[in-house]
Amino acid sequence: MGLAKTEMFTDKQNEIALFAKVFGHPARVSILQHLFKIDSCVCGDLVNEIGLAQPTISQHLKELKHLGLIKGNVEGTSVCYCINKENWSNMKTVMLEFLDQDVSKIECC
Amino acid sequence: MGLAKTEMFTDKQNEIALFAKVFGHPARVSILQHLFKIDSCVCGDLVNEIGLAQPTISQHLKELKHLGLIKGNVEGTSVCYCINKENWSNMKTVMLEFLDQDVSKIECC
DNA sequence: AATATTAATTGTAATATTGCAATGAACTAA
DNA sequence: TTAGTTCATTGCAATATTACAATTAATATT
Repeated sequence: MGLAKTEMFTDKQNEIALFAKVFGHPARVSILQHLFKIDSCVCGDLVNEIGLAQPTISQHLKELKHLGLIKGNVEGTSVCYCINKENWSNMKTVMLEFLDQDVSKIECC
Repeated sequence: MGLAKTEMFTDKQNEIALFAKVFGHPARVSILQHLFKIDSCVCGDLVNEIGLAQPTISQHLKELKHLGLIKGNVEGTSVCYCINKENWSNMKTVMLEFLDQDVSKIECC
């Protein structure tokens, strides 16, 4: 298949999985870390910084933008990307709720 | 391709991506949530709870176990699964460091 | 021993992901 | 207008993922 049966899961579970999936590639992790460090930067900078081909970076940026985690502003011939603060915070809330489940009570078999 | 060029990224970036990737499917999110709620349970319980076929659940469990996030104890003919507390905490530390990047300073373009 | 139960493994089909060359679109500069 | 710059899109090949039927392995029960 290669196709997740999303209809069997809650909206929240699917949302968590979608966010996690986009973080599931080191290039996208790297892009996001760079945007946090540099505040905002142009697509070409990321191509130089990361070393993947331009279409590849462009595709990863598209996925991040599609989930709303970054914004892209056209500035002449270049496009300036940056973190979407509000959506990042919302994503963080969702992911923390999942990651922060209480481990202390667990009594394993 | 379909193959991430992991050699271009730091160990930390690859580690974050690997953890995120395993959370990138709602079935695995669901399995983990259930284990947190129920404390520990047998593979067959997860098959009933989630509704995917047994080999499919078994495969997802294998991935979670491979990353060390769960443990499986054989008990007769059944296998009892539970969260690996220590490894879960370590994973949480890694993921929080990534998710908790400071949004307040960002001045977008 | 023979049968039943439970879960892992194997094999396979369908779909998704990754990466890049080639191209196209939009703007800039000469 | 022409040429250059920057990024998105398209098309394709290689690999990965998801799901399950069929089977196997291991233990339990009769």
